[in-house]
Parts: sequence; C-alpha cells; structure tokens
Amino acid sequence: MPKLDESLLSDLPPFSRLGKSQIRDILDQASSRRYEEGAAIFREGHDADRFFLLLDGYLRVIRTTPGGEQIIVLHISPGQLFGIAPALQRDTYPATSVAAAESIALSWPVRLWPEFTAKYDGFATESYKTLGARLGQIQETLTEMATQAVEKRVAAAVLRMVNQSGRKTDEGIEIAFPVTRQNISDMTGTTLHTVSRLLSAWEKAGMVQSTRKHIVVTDPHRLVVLSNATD
Amino acid sequence: MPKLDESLLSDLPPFSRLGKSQIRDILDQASSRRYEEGAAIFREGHDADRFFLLLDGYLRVIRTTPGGEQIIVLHISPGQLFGIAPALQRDTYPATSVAAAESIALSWPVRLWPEFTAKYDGFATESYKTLGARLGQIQETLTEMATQAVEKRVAAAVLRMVNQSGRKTDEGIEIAFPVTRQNISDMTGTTLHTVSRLLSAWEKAGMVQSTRKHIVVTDPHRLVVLSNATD
DNA sequence: TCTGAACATTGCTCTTGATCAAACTCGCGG
DNA sequence: CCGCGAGTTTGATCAAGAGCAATGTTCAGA
Repeated sequence: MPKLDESLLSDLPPFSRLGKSQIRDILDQASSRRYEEGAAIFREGHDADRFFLLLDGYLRVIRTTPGGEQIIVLHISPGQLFGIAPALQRDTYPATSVAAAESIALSWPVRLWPEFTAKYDGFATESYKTLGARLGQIQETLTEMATQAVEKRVAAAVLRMVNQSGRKTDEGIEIAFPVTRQNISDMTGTTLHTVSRLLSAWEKAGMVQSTRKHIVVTDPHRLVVLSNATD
Repeated sequence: MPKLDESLLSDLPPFSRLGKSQIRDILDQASSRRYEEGAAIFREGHDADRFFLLLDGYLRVIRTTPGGEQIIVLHISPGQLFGIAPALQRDTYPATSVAAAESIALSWPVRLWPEFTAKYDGFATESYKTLGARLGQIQETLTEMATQAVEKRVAAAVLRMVNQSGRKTDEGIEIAFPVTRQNISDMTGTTLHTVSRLLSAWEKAGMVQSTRKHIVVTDPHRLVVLSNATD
C-alpha cells in the first residue's frame, strides 16, 4: 500500500486540531481503497467492522424495502466520515452505501473507535456533530416527503445535490457526479417518468440543462423559488 | 420540590449500572416537572439548555414546515432520554416535543452532560444507543413514506403506537395515550379524512375499535398482514 | 343541564401523479 | 463500426387520495 500523505487529513474537521505525528499514527492504521461507480462500500445489515472517511468521490446512502424498492437517504461528499455505526453502539450498518462516482475512502477497524475518541481531542466532538447534522437532514427530508408535492420535492432534491457538490461552469452550476432520473426518483419517492417530465419542463423554461446522467442548473434562483412556493 | 426516590432511575438503562449514591447525586441535580396534555416541553430552534428524561406519560416529537403543516416524527415513552441535543453538539433543539398525555419529566442543565458521560459508566453508551435506535427508526419511516401506499402507512403507524404503548384489555390491545385522526394523519403525511375512512373500514372488518381519541386493536395480526402486504 | 368547541364521519368531485406502453438516443464493448 | 443495453422521452389512461362541504357526535365547562 502506498504511503498516505498527512495533508490528506490535516484540514478536515475531525483531525484539524491534531499534530503531525498524531495524524501520522492515524494514517498508518488506515486502509485506503478505490471503489468504482456503482460499487457498494458496505451493505445494510452487515457486520459493522470498520468505519470510513471519504477522501474523494461521492456516495449514496441507500435503504431497500422488503418489496425491493429503494430510496436514497442522503449523499456523502469528500471529507466526511461515514459508516460510523460504532458511534451509535450499533454492530450492524443501518444502510447500504454505494459509490455514485469513482471514489476513494480510508477505513479503520471499529476497535480503534474508542481509542480515537479518547486519544484525539475533537475527534468525538466532530463525529457527533456530523451525526447531528445528518439526523437533522433526514428529519428535513421526512417532513418534506410528508408534506410537499412532487415537483417541490424534486426541485429540493436537485438543489441539495447542487449545494453539496455544485461546481461552476459557464452555463451554470453542475452536479459533480452522475445522476439518473431513476436516482432522483429514488430520492423523492416518485417515478423516473415524473422526474423526466419535470426536468423537460424546467429545461424548456430555461432553468436547467441536462444530458444523460448529467444536470446543470442554469437558474438556481428560480428553482429555489419553485421549491418553496407557498401555493 | 419533593425529594425524588432513587428507585425512579435504578432500573433504567442509562443508570442501571450505577450505585445508590451516584443515583442520589444525579437526582439531586434534577428538576422534575409535570406537563399537561398538549403542553410543549421545548420547541424547535430554541436554545438547548437542558436535557430530559421522561418518567411518565407520552410525548410526540413534531416538526413544523414553513407552510404551517406539521408532522409527527416519533413518540417517546417513559424511561427514555429526550432533548439530548448536547449529545450531538447542537445548541438548539431540532424539533418540538409535546405531551400526548399528562406527563412527568426530569431535566438537567446541559452543562452536566459532559460530567454525566465522563463520570457515570454506561450513561454515554446508552444515550448513543438510544440515538442510534432513533436514527434507524426515522430512516424506516422515511422509506415507508416514500414507498408505501397510504393504507399501509397508517396501519404501520397504528402498529408502532401499539407496540410502544399497547396495554391489554379484554377487547384487544389499546393505545395508551389519546390519539386523534389528525394525529395519525400527521404521522403518515395524509389527511384526517382518509384516516377516518380507513379506521371505519377496519372497524367494519373487525380489526379495530375506536372511540373519540382512543383506539383498540382487536386483531393485530390482520393489521400486520395489511401493513406489509406485497401487492 | 345546556352549549360550544373539538373531534369524527361521509358523500362528492377533481387533480395529481402512478402505471402501462412504445419509441428514441446515446455511448460503450466487441 | 456496429449493435446492444442503459438511460430517456412522451403519450394515453386511470386510480388513489386530496379537497371541499356538510352533518353528526362527544365532552368539558358554565
């Protein structure tokens, strides 16, 4: 395994307060792995034997129903911890995570979790902050799902992806990882047909441009208005 | 304030491994308060200055949308910690909690949280376990909301309440706190009309009996079948 | 004992968005 | 360079459940 550079971690919240040698220690115990688009990092219900940090790429966190339908609970961006079941005393992962684009992640065996939280100041704090943010986000999605019409949900989902991963182009802001209509429908509890119709309509209205697996938002403001119209 | 009895806490998971004198310490720092049906214990967005333990009664955890609609995220039963924002490094409550029935809760100022987790073995562990369970539950609700038809969602919601608070009567199992059709619709993202129709139908089919604010499930098994029918 | 408010029921209409069906397009592997 | 499959578009139909409206019922407090 190639030696990992300390600069990988030194700017990330969970590690930012640590010294060089501490980061070295942490890296020396990590495994690094590459996942191709579509590959699962871990699966719902499996033994939670490692926890992870996403270095590069994007992940989808997915739950599957007994009936075989699936929904995307949230996305994970570079720099975030994930699969942190041990923080919640779980011995099994509560969801599946899949690479939305080619990704690289570090991981450590769970037995190091208590050590990390005890030894590295700020590590526990930041982890729980992440968890808190994530809990809030899921509650947000839940209320949205329960109260808003499909069009608003889809608009909100697109905006969420843009906010999390948007990069500027001359046309507008583009979502940095591949997304299909099916994916968006899995985020919003609707069908790919409906999503396709909405995107077509928005494209006609000049708010987005989209090609296969790829979306550019050209008029974010109008999309925001749409996503929280009172009506 | 009346002196609280140590037996209040000695059987609850977060405190079960503690000695008598430790429990005494904890109780001496607690405030106890009674809330009537409908009263809010704390509100979404407010300063999270205390954390709580429900001794008796039932709570609803509620989120309100900008548009004024509300949804019930989960219920809390006696013996559970709640309002544990500090565990997630939040300085503001992420939801409102309201007494579903007359309730009694203990509370402590947040500044004691770090002390409790450090000093009392098992307290942190159990708290995070609670949090993990709650996160899982919300994810469950989310997937359900996104994928299941209204009838199944309502059936599942009723069953969840029965499981959490059911007490046997000679007619069947009854939900231990007052619930209106509106409440159920707030749990399932539907309207009170639809819930009313469903309950009427189930009553006709002999699966439930209901009076104003009160539901008895007479045939839980059939309700379970309904709630996860493949069709 | 009466009254008003909160809760519940039920019928009708109408819209949203699912479902079914078919065709099209792009991009990749052979 | 071709062909296949994954992703997308679009049309037509239809049912679930929201919205609206009106009426009925129960209960708590005066």
